[in-house]
Amino acid sequence: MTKLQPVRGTRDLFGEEAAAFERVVSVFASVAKRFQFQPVSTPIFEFTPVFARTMGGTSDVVSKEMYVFEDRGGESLALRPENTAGIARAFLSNGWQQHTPLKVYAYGPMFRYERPQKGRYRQFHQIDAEVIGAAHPDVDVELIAMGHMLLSELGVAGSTALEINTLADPESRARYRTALTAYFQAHAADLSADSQARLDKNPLRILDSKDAGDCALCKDAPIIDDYVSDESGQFFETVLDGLKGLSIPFTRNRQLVRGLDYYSHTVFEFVTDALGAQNAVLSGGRYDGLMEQLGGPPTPGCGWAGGIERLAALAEVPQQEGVKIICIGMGAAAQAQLLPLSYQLRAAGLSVDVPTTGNFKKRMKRANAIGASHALILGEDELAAGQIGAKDLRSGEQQSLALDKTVEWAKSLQTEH
RNA sequence: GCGGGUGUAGCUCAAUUGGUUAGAGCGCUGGCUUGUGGUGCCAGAGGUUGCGGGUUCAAGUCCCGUCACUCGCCCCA
Repeated sequence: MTKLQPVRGTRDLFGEEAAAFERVVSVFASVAKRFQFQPVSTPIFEFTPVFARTMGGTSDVVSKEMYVFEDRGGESLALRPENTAGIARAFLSNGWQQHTPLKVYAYGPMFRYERPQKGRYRQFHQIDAEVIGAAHPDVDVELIAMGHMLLSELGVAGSTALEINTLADPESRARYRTALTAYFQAHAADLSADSQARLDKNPLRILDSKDAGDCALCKDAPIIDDYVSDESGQFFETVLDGLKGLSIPFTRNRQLVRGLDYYSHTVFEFVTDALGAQNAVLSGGRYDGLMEQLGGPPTPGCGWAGGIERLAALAEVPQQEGVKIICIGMGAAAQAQLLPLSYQLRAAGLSVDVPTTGNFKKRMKRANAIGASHALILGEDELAAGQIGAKDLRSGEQQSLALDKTVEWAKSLQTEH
Protein backbone atom coordinates (compact mmCIF):
# COMPACT_ATOMS: atom_id res chain seq x y z
CA MET A 1 0.00 0.00 0.00
CA THR A 2 2.17 2.84 -1.27
CA LYS A 3 -0.75 5.22 -1.58
CA LEU A 4 -3.89 5.33 0.51
CA GLN A 5 -6.15 3.11 -1.50
CA PRO A 6 -9.52 1.63 -0.75
CA VAL A 7 -9.53 -2.16 -0.53
CA ARG A 8 -10.10 -3.73 -3.92
CA GLY A 9 -13.75 -4.00 -4.78
CA THR A 10 -14.86 -1.48 -2.15
CA ARG A 11 -16.08 2.02 -2.88
CA ASP A 12 -16.36 5.39 -1.23
CA LEU A 13 -19.62 7.09 -2.07
CA PHE A 14 -20.04 10.85 -2.27
CA GLY A 15 -22.29 13.40 -3.91
CA GLU A 16 -24.71 12.07 -6.49
CA GLU A 17 -23.63 8.49 -5.98
CA ALA A 18 -24.27 8.68 -2.25
CA ALA A 19 -27.60 10.43 -2.84
CA ALA A 20 -28.72 7.82 -5.36
CA PHE A 21 -27.78 5.06 -2.94
CA GLU A 22 -29.73 6.64 -0.11
CA ARG A 23 -32.72 7.17 -2.35
CA VAL A 24 -32.93 3.48 -3.27
CA VAL A 25 -33.02 2.57 0.41
CA SER A 26 -35.62 5.18 1.35
CA VAL A 27 -37.96 4.37 -1.55
CA PHE A 28 -37.58 0.69 -0.71
CA ALA A 29 -38.47 1.29 2.95
CA SER A 30 -41.45 3.35 1.90
CA VAL A 31 -42.76 0.63 -0.44
CA ALA A 32 -42.08 -2.11 2.11
CA LYS A 33 -44.11 -0.31 4.75
CA ARG A 34 -47.06 0.03 2.40
CA PHE A 35 -46.94 -3.74 1.92
CA GLN A 36 -46.81 -3.99 5.72
CA PHE A 37 -43.36 -5.50 5.96
CA GLN A 38 -41.45 -4.92 9.19
CA PRO A 39 -37.82 -3.91 9.42
CA VAL A 40 -35.26 -6.43 10.63
CA SER A 41 -31.54 -6.26 10.91
CA THR A 42 -29.15 -9.16 11.33
CA PRO A 43 -25.37 -9.22 11.91
CA ILE A 44 -23.01 -8.90 8.98
CA PHE A 45 -21.21 -12.05 10.11
CA GLU A 46 -22.50 -15.44 11.17
CA PHE A 47 -21.04 -18.81 12.01
CA THR A 48 -19.79 -20.16 8.68
CA PRO A 49 -22.18 -23.17 8.59
CA VAL A 50 -25.20 -20.84 8.46
CA PHE A 51 -24.24 -20.01 4.89
CA ALA A 52 -22.53 -23.27 3.97
CA ARG A 53 -25.56 -25.35 4.94
CA THR A 54 -28.26 -23.22 3.38
CA MET A 55 -26.71 -21.99 0.17
CA GLY A 56 -25.19 -25.32 -0.85
CA GLY A 57 -21.58 -26.39 -0.80
CA THR A 58 -21.39 -26.58 -4.57
CA SER A 59 -22.33 -22.95 -5.10
CA ASP A 60 -19.40 -20.73 -6.04
CA VAL A 61 -20.54 -18.21 -3.46
CA VAL A 62 -19.86 -20.65 -0.66
CA SER A 63 -16.99 -22.64 -2.14
CA LYS A 64 -14.76 -19.80 -3.28
CA GLU A 65 -16.23 -16.36 -2.66
CA MET A 66 -16.89 -16.16 1.06
CA TYR A 67 -14.80 -14.13 3.44
CA VAL A 68 -14.20 -16.78 6.09
CA PHE A 69 -12.04 -16.13 9.10
CA GLU A 70 -11.33 -17.50 12.54
CA ASP A 71 -11.99 -15.14 15.42
CA ARG A 72 -9.84 -14.93 18.55
CA GLY A 73 -11.96 -17.58 20.19
CA GLY A 74 -11.24 -20.04 17.38
CA GLU A 75 -14.73 -19.93 15.86
CA SER A 76 -15.09 -20.04 12.09
CA LEU A 77 -17.08 -16.99 11.02
CA ALA A 78 -18.07 -15.68 7.62
CA LEU A 79 -18.98 -12.24 6.36
CA ARG A 80 -22.48 -12.60 4.97
CA PRO A 81 -22.56 -13.08 1.18
CA GLU A 82 -26.33 -12.58 1.20
CA ASN A 83 -29.07 -11.85 3.69
CA THR A 84 -31.62 -14.66 3.51
CA ALA A 85 -29.64 -17.27 5.45
CA GLY A 86 -29.03 -14.82 8.31
CA ILE A 87 -32.68 -13.89 8.51
CA ALA A 88 -33.64 -17.57 8.51
CA ARG A 89 -31.17 -18.19 11.32
CA ALA A 90 -32.59 -15.24 13.27
CA PHE A 91 -36.08 -16.62 12.73
CA LEU A 92 -35.08 -19.88 14.40
CA SER A 93 -32.81 -18.36 17.07
CA ASN A 94 -35.45 -15.95 18.34
CA GLY A 95 -38.60 -18.00 18.03
CA TRP A 96 -40.12 -15.71 15.43
CA GLN A 97 -42.44 -18.63 14.60
CA GLN A 98 -44.86 -16.88 16.96
CA HIS A 99 -45.12 -14.07 14.41
CA THR A 100 -45.74 -16.19 11.32
CA PRO A 101 -46.51 -15.38 8.66
CA LEU A 102 -43.59 -13.02 9.06
CA LYS A 103 -43.08 -10.26 6.52
CA VAL A 104 -39.74 -8.53 6.93
CA TYR A 105 -37.41 -6.27 4.99
CA ALA A 106 -33.74 -5.50 5.49
CA TYR A 107 -30.79 -3.87 3.78
CA GLY A 108 -27.08 -3.62 4.29
CA PRO A 109 -23.63 -4.65 3.11
CA MET A 110 -22.82 -8.10 1.73
CA PHE A 111 -19.38 -9.48 0.93
CA ARG A 112 -18.12 -11.72 -1.83
CA TYR A 113 -14.54 -12.22 -2.91
CA GLU A 114 -15.03 -11.79 -6.66
CA ARG A 115 -13.21 -10.06 -9.47
CA PRO A 116 -14.64 -6.53 -9.40
CA GLN A 117 -16.51 -5.34 -12.44
CA LYS A 118 -19.11 -2.80 -13.39
CA GLY A 119 -22.00 -3.37 -10.98
CA ARG A 120 -20.02 -5.97 -9.07
CA TYR A 121 -18.10 -5.23 -5.91
CA ARG A 122 -16.57 -7.16 -3.05
CA GLN A 123 -18.54 -5.15 -0.56
CA PHE A 124 -21.90 -4.50 -2.13
CA HIS A 125 -25.30 -3.69 -0.68
CA GLN A 126 -28.63 -5.36 -0.97
CA ILE A 127 -32.19 -4.62 -0.11
CA ASP A 128 -34.05 -7.69 0.93
CA ALA A 129 -37.67 -8.75 1.42
CA GLU A 130 -38.80 -12.07 2.90
CA VAL A 131 -42.08 -13.72 3.81
CA ILE A 132 -41.62 -16.68 6.12
CA GLY A 133 -44.29 -19.17 7.06
CA ALA A 134 -46.79 -18.72 4.23
CA ALA A 135 -47.08 -21.31 1.48
CA HIS A 136 -49.78 -19.63 -0.62
CA PRO A 137 -48.78 -18.62 -4.16
CA ASP A 138 -50.29 -15.17 -3.60
CA VAL A 139 -47.27 -14.54 -1.38
CA ASP A 140 -44.99 -14.98 -4.39
CA VAL A 141 -47.17 -12.59 -6.35
CA GLU A 142 -47.17 -10.01 -3.58
CA LEU A 143 -43.39 -10.11 -3.33
CA ILE A 144 -42.94 -9.72 -7.08
CA ALA A 145 -45.48 -6.90 -7.07
CA MET A 146 -43.54 -5.19 -4.33
CA GLY A 147 -40.36 -5.44 -6.39
CA HIS A 148 -42.18 -4.10 -9.41
CA MET A 149 -43.57 -1.16 -7.48
CA LEU A 150 -40.12 -0.33 -6.18
CA LEU A 151 -38.67 -0.35 -9.68
CA SER A 152 -41.51 1.82 -10.91
CA GLU A 153 -41.03 4.39 -8.18
CA LEU A 154 -37.31 4.47 -8.81
CA GLY A 155 -38.05 5.14 -12.45
CA VAL A 156 -36.28 2.01 -13.70
CA ALA A 157 -39.28 -0.14 -14.63
CA GLY A 158 -38.74 0.85 -18.26
CA SER A 159 -35.15 -0.36 -18.34
CA THR A 160 -35.82 -3.69 -16.63
CA ALA A 161 -37.78 -6.79 -17.55
CA LEU A 162 -39.23 -9.51 -15.36
CA GLU A 163 -38.33 -13.11 -16.15
CA ILE A 164 -39.91 -15.96 -14.25
CA ASN A 165 -39.64 -19.72 -14.05
CA THR A 166 -40.47 -22.60 -11.75
CA LEU A 167 -37.99 -25.01 -10.25
CA ALA A 168 -40.93 -27.05 -8.94
CA ASP A 169 -40.83 -29.27 -5.87
CA PRO A 170 -37.69 -31.29 -5.05
CA GLU A 171 -39.09 -34.55 -6.45
CA SER A 172 -40.09 -33.01 -9.77
CA ARG A 173 -36.80 -31.20 -10.00
CA ALA A 174 -34.86 -34.40 -9.30
CA ARG A 175 -36.63 -36.15 -12.17
CA TYR A 176 -35.93 -33.23 -14.47
CA ARG A 177 -32.33 -33.12 -13.39
CA THR A 178 -31.89 -36.79 -14.24
CA ALA A 179 -33.35 -36.27 -17.70
CA LEU A 180 -31.25 -33.19 -18.26
CA THR A 181 -28.07 -34.90 -17.15
CA ALA A 182 -28.76 -37.80 -19.51
CA TYR A 183 -29.33 -35.42 -22.40
CA PHE A 184 -26.19 -33.35 -21.84
CA GLN A 185 -24.16 -36.47 -21.10
CA ALA A 186 -24.97 -37.67 -24.59
CA HIS A 187 -23.65 -34.38 -26.00
CA ALA A 188 -20.87 -33.89 -23.49
CA ALA A 189 -18.22 -33.60 -26.20
CA ASP A 190 -19.95 -30.53 -27.63
CA LEU A 191 -20.29 -28.73 -24.32
CA SER A 192 -17.99 -25.91 -23.30
CA ALA A 193 -15.37 -26.70 -20.68
CA ASP A 194 -17.32 -24.72 -18.08
CA SER A 195 -20.49 -26.64 -18.78
CA GLN A 196 -18.74 -29.98 -18.69
CA ALA A 197 -17.70 -29.13 -15.17
CA ARG A 198 -21.29 -28.15 -14.35
CA LEU A 199 -22.57 -31.47 -15.67
CA ASP A 200 -22.18 -33.34 -12.42
CA LYS A 201 -22.07 -30.33 -10.09
CA ASN A 202 -25.26 -28.55 -11.14
CA PRO A 203 -26.53 -29.48 -14.62
CA LEU A 204 -29.41 -26.96 -14.43
CA ARG A 205 -26.85 -24.19 -14.63
CA ILE A 206 -25.87 -25.27 -18.14
CA LEU A 207 -29.22 -23.86 -19.21
CA ASP A 208 -28.14 -20.28 -18.58
CA SER A 209 -24.68 -20.63 -20.09
CA LYS A 210 -23.65 -17.78 -22.40
CA ASP A 211 -21.57 -20.05 -24.61
CA ALA A 212 -23.04 -20.18 -28.13
CA GLY A 213 -22.50 -23.92 -28.50
CA ASP A 214 -24.17 -24.58 -25.16
CA CYS A 215 -27.12 -22.41 -26.12
CA ALA A 216 -27.65 -24.40 -29.29
CA LEU A 217 -27.70 -27.63 -27.31
CA CYS A 218 -30.09 -26.13 -24.77
CA LYS A 219 -32.69 -25.53 -27.45
CA ASP A 220 -33.37 -29.23 -27.77
CA ALA A 221 -32.87 -30.06 -24.11
CA PRO A 222 -35.77 -31.44 -22.06
CA ILE A 223 -37.92 -28.70 -20.54
CA ILE A 224 -39.02 -28.69 -16.92
CA ASP A 225 -42.71 -28.40 -17.78
CA ASP A 226 -42.72 -32.10 -18.75
CA TYR A 227 -41.50 -33.13 -15.30
CA VAL A 228 -43.49 -30.87 -13.01
CA SER A 229 -46.04 -32.53 -10.72
CA ASP A 230 -49.66 -31.42 -11.00
CA GLU A 231 -49.50 -29.67 -7.68
CA SER A 232 -46.35 -27.70 -8.57
CA GLY A 233 -47.74 -26.89 -11.98
CA GLN A 234 -50.91 -25.47 -10.47
CA PHE A 235 -48.95 -23.46 -7.97
CA PHE A 236 -46.97 -21.86 -10.75
CA GLU A 237 -50.06 -21.16 -12.83
CA THR A 238 -51.63 -19.38 -9.89
CA VAL A 239 -48.56 -17.17 -9.57
CA LEU A 240 -48.63 -16.30 -13.26
CA ASP A 241 -52.37 -15.58 -13.14
CA GLY A 242 -51.78 -13.30 -10.17
CA LEU A 243 -49.20 -11.30 -12.12
CA LYS A 244 -51.56 -11.02 -15.06
CA GLY A 245 -54.28 -9.78 -12.73
CA LEU A 246 -51.93 -7.02 -11.60
CA SER A 247 -50.89 -6.23 -15.18
CA ILE A 248 -47.28 -6.85 -14.33
CA PRO A 249 -45.55 -7.83 -17.56
CA PHE A 250 -43.29 -10.89 -17.46
CA THR A 251 -41.55 -13.37 -19.70
CA ARG A 252 -41.49 -17.06 -19.01
CA ASN A 253 -37.85 -18.09 -19.18
CA ARG A 254 -37.46 -21.86 -18.95
CA GLN A 255 -33.70 -21.44 -18.76
CA LEU A 256 -33.83 -19.27 -15.67
CA VAL A 257 -32.06 -21.11 -12.87
CA ARG A 258 -30.79 -19.93 -9.51
CA GLY A 259 -27.29 -20.43 -8.23
CA LEU A 260 -28.25 -21.11 -4.65
CA ASP A 261 -29.47 -24.51 -3.56
CA TYR A 262 -32.33 -23.44 -1.35
CA TYR A 263 -34.71 -22.30 -4.10
CA SER A 264 -37.77 -24.26 -5.22
CA HIS A 265 -40.96 -23.43 -7.11
CA THR A 266 -41.06 -19.81 -8.21
CA VAL A 267 -37.82 -18.15 -9.27
CA PHE A 268 -37.69 -14.74 -10.88
CA GLU A 269 -35.32 -12.03 -11.94
CA PHE A 270 -35.73 -8.42 -12.96
CA VAL A 271 -32.99 -8.02 -15.56
CA THR A 272 -31.47 -5.13 -17.47
CA ASP A 273 -29.05 -4.80 -20.34
CA ALA A 274 -27.77 -1.44 -19.10
CA LEU A 275 -25.20 -2.79 -16.67
CA GLY A 276 -22.86 -4.79 -18.86
CA ALA A 277 -22.39 -8.36 -17.81
CA GLN A 278 -24.35 -7.87 -14.60
CA ASN A 279 -27.93 -8.21 -15.75
CA ALA A 280 -29.83 -9.03 -12.56
CA VAL A 281 -30.97 -6.07 -10.46
CA LEU A 282 -33.52 -7.78 -8.26
CA SER A 283 -34.16 -11.46 -7.99
CA GLY A 284 -35.37 -14.20 -5.74
CA GLY A 285 -37.88 -16.95 -5.34
CA ARG A 286 -39.38 -19.50 -3.04
CA TYR A 287 -37.22 -21.45 -0.61
CA ASP A 288 -39.49 -23.90 1.19
CA GLY A 289 -36.65 -26.20 2.23
CA LEU A 290 -34.36 -23.61 3.75
CA MET A 291 -35.45 -23.82 7.39
CA GLU A 292 -35.00 -27.56 7.50
CA GLN A 293 -31.45 -27.23 6.20
CA LEU A 294 -30.77 -25.10 9.25
CA GLY A 295 -32.27 -27.74 11.53
CA GLY A 296 -35.61 -26.01 12.01
CA PRO A 297 -39.15 -27.25 11.40
CA PRO A 298 -40.48 -27.32 7.83
CA THR A 299 -41.37 -23.69 7.11
CA PRO A 300 -42.22 -22.24 3.73
CA GLY A 301 -40.52 -19.06 2.67
CA CYS A 302 -40.24 -16.70 -0.25
CA GLY A 303 -38.17 -13.59 -0.83
CA TRP A 304 -35.91 -11.53 -3.01
CA ALA A 305 -32.82 -9.39 -2.91
CA GLY A 306 -31.96 -6.33 -4.96
CA GLY A 307 -28.54 -4.85 -5.60
CA ILE A 308 -28.52 -1.29 -4.29
CA GLU A 309 -25.50 -0.24 -6.39
CA ARG A 310 -27.13 -1.63 -9.50
CA LEU A 311 -30.47 0.01 -8.80
CA ALA A 312 -28.78 3.29 -7.95
CA ALA A 313 -26.82 3.18 -11.20
CA LEU A 314 -30.05 2.82 -13.18
CA ALA A 315 -32.23 5.24 -11.26
CA GLU A 316 -32.28 8.90 -12.12
CA VAL A 317 -31.73 11.24 -9.21
CA PRO A 318 -34.59 13.73 -9.04
CA GLN A 319 -33.75 17.41 -8.78
CA GLN A 320 -33.84 18.60 -5.21
CA GLU A 321 -36.68 20.97 -4.61
CA GLY A 322 -37.63 22.79 -1.48
CA VAL A 323 -36.23 25.41 0.80
CA LYS A 324 -32.51 25.50 1.40
CA ILE A 325 -31.17 28.50 3.28
CA ILE A 326 -27.65 29.84 3.45
CA CYS A 327 -26.75 32.50 6.03
CA ILE A 328 -24.12 35.06 5.18
CA GLY A 329 -22.65 37.21 7.92
CA MET A 330 -20.39 40.21 7.44
CA GLY A 331 -18.24 40.98 10.41
CA ALA A 332 -17.58 39.08 13.60
CA ALA A 333 -20.65 40.34 15.47
CA ALA A 334 -23.03 39.35 12.69
CA GLN A 335 -21.34 36.02 12.18
CA ALA A 336 -21.72 35.27 15.89
CA GLN A 337 -25.41 36.14 15.68
CA LEU A 338 -25.96 33.60 12.89
CA LEU A 339 -25.06 30.65 15.08
CA PRO A 340 -28.14 30.88 17.34
CA LEU A 341 -30.32 32.01 14.43
CA SER A 342 -29.42 29.03 12.24
CA TYR A 343 -29.99 26.74 15.20
CA GLN A 344 -33.53 28.10 15.65
CA LEU A 345 -34.26 27.71 11.96
CA ARG A 346 -33.06 24.13 11.97
CA ALA A 347 -35.15 23.38 15.04
CA ALA A 348 -38.11 24.74 13.08
CA GLY A 349 -37.46 22.12 10.42
CA LEU A 350 -35.48 24.12 7.86
CA SER A 351 -32.33 23.18 6.01
CA VAL A 352 -29.69 25.78 6.85
CA ASP A 353 -25.96 26.29 6.42
CA VAL A 354 -23.65 29.05 7.65
CA PRO A 355 -20.46 29.30 5.60
CA THR A 356 -17.36 30.53 7.42
CA THR A 357 -14.90 30.94 4.59
CA GLY A 358 -14.56 33.28 1.65
CA ASN A 359 -15.55 36.89 1.14
CA PHE A 360 -19.11 37.96 0.45
CA LYS A 361 -18.96 37.15 -3.22
CA LYS A 362 -17.46 33.73 -2.68
CA ARG A 363 -20.19 32.91 -0.19
CA MET A 364 -22.90 33.90 -2.64
CA LYS A 365 -21.22 31.70 -5.25
CA ARG A 366 -21.17 28.86 -2.83
CA ALA A 367 -24.88 29.35 -2.18
CA ASN A 368 -25.46 28.75 -5.88
CA ALA A 369 -23.13 25.82 -6.00
CA ILE A 370 -25.02 23.95 -3.31
CA GLY A 371 -28.39 24.86 -4.78
CA ALA A 372 -29.61 27.15 -2.01
CA SER A 373 -33.03 28.68 -2.54
CA HIS A 374 -32.65 31.62 -0.16
CA ALA A 375 -29.91 33.65 1.44
CA LEU A 376 -30.13 35.42 4.76
CA ILE A 377 -27.75 38.37 4.85
CA LEU A 378 -26.67 39.91 8.10
CA GLY A 379 -24.19 42.81 8.17
CA GLU A 380 -23.33 45.46 10.66
CA ASP A 381 -25.96 47.89 9.32
CA GLU A 382 -28.75 45.32 9.59
CA LEU A 383 -27.54 44.21 12.98
CA ALA A 384 -27.64 47.78 14.31
CA ALA A 385 -31.18 48.19 12.96
CA GLY A 386 -32.37 44.80 14.20
CA GLN A 387 -33.01 43.77 10.61
CA ILE A 388 -31.86 41.02 8.29
CA GLY A 389 -31.78 40.78 4.51
CA ALA A 390 -33.74 37.91 3.03
CA LYS A 391 -33.00 37.15 -0.60
CA ASP A 392 -34.81 34.76 -2.89
CA LEU A 393 -31.98 33.40 -4.99
CA ARG A 394 -34.26 32.18 -7.75
CA SER A 395 -36.02 35.48 -8.40
CA GLY A 396 -33.25 37.75 -7.13
CA GLU A 397 -35.68 39.71 -4.97
CA GLN A 398 -34.46 40.86 -1.62
CA GLN A 399 -36.40 42.19 1.31
CA SER A 400 -35.51 43.46 4.70
CA LEU A 401 -37.21 41.97 7.71
CA ALA A 402 -37.06 42.28 11.45
CA LEU A 403 -34.44 39.96 12.88
CA ASP A 404 -36.87 38.45 15.37
CA LYS A 405 -39.32 37.60 12.58
CA THR A 406 -36.80 35.47 10.69
CA VAL A 407 -38.09 32.11 11.86
CA GLU A 408 -41.65 33.12 11.04
CA TRP A 409 -40.56 34.17 7.54
CA ALA A 410 -38.73 30.92 6.97
CA LYS A 411 -41.70 28.86 8.10
CA SER A 412 -43.92 30.65 5.62
CA LEU A 413 -41.52 29.61 2.85
CA GLN A 414 -42.01 25.99 3.79
CA THR A 415 -45.76 26.13 3.44
CA GLU A 416 -45.44 27.82 0.04
CA HIS A 417 -43.55 24.83 -1.32
C1' G B 1 -9.38 -18.07 -11.00
C1' C B 2 -8.62 -16.81 -16.80
C1' G B 3 -8.10 -13.15 -21.03
C1' G B 4 -8.15 -7.78 -23.29
C1' G B 5 -7.68 -2.35 -22.35
C1' U B 6 -6.09 1.80 -19.22
C1' G B 7 -3.13 4.49 -15.14
C1' U B 8 -0.09 12.26 -16.16
C1' A B 9 -2.41 18.17 -10.76
C1' G B 10 -8.44 17.30 -6.40
C1' C B 11 -11.45 16.32 -11.38
C1' U B 12 -11.52 15.98 -17.06
C1' C B 13 -7.63 15.73 -20.36
C1' A B 14 -2.80 17.67 -23.40
C1' A B 15 2.52 16.74 -24.15
C1' U B 16 5.37 15.65 -32.44
C1' U B 17 8.87 9.77 -34.57
C1' G B 18 11.83 8.71 -26.88
C1' G B 19 14.67 15.07 -26.58
C1' U B 20 15.42 21.28 -22.33
C1' U B 21 12.11 23.56 -16.55
C1' A B 22 5.36 18.07 -17.93
C1' G B 23 0.73 22.12 -19.83
C1' A B 24 -4.71 23.64 -20.15
C1' G B 25 -9.75 23.94 -18.45
C1' C B 26 -12.65 23.21 -14.19
C1' G B 27 -12.24 23.25 -8.94
C1' C B 28 -9.62 25.28 -4.61
C1' U B 29 -7.18 29.69 -1.86
C1' G B 30 -6.38 34.92 -1.87
C1' G B 31 -7.11 39.71 -4.04
C1' C B 32 -9.52 43.60 -7.29
C1' U B 33 -14.37 45.32 -3.88
C1' U B 34 -14.53 42.48 4.13
C1' G B 35 -21.91 44.07 1.24
C1' U B 36 -24.87 40.74 -3.54
C1' G B 37 -24.61 34.99 -6.76
C1' G B 38 -25.93 31.97 -10.93
C1' U B 39 -22.31 35.29 -16.24
C1' G B 40 -15.90 40.07 -14.72
C1' C B 41 -10.54 40.51 -13.96
C1' C B 42 -5.66 39.32 -11.49
C1' A B 43 -2.60 36.21 -8.70
C1' G B 44 -1.36 31.78 -5.96
C1' A B 45 -1.12 26.85 -4.16
C1' G B 46 -1.22 22.05 -6.09
C1' G B 47 2.93 16.65 -9.91
C1' U B 48 9.08 11.85 -7.39
C1' U B 49 3.69 11.09 -14.76
C1' G B 50 0.29 4.49 -9.76
C1' C B 51 4.70 1.81 -7.68
C1' G B 52 9.45 -1.03 -8.58
C1' G B 53 13.10 -2.51 -11.95
C1' G B 54 15.31 -2.53 -17.00
C1' U B 55 16.91 -0.54 -22.12
C1' U B 56 19.06 4.33 -23.67
C1' C B 57 23.49 9.87 -24.01
C1' A B 58 18.18 10.87 -22.84
C1' A B 59 11.83 7.60 -20.63
C1' G B 60 5.33 10.47 -19.20
C1' U B 61 6.50 7.99 -24.02
C1' C B 62 9.88 1.51 -25.13
C1' C B 63 10.39 -3.50 -22.15
C1' C B 64 9.42 -6.58 -17.59
C1' G B 65 7.12 -7.03 -12.87
C1' U B 66 3.53 -5.28 -9.45
C1' C B 67 -0.86 -2.63 -7.66
C1' A B 68 -5.44 -0.41 -9.01
C1' C B 69 -9.36 0.65 -12.32
C1' U B 70 -12.05 -1.04 -16.53
C1' C B 71 -14.33 -4.65 -20.29
C1' G B 72 -15.39 -9.82 -21.10
C1' C B 73 -15.36 -15.13 -19.14
C1' C B 74 -16.93 -17.09 -14.57
C1' C B 75 -20.39 -15.94 -10.66
C1' C B 76 -24.49 -13.29 -9.08
C1' A B 77 -27.84 -8.69 -6.62
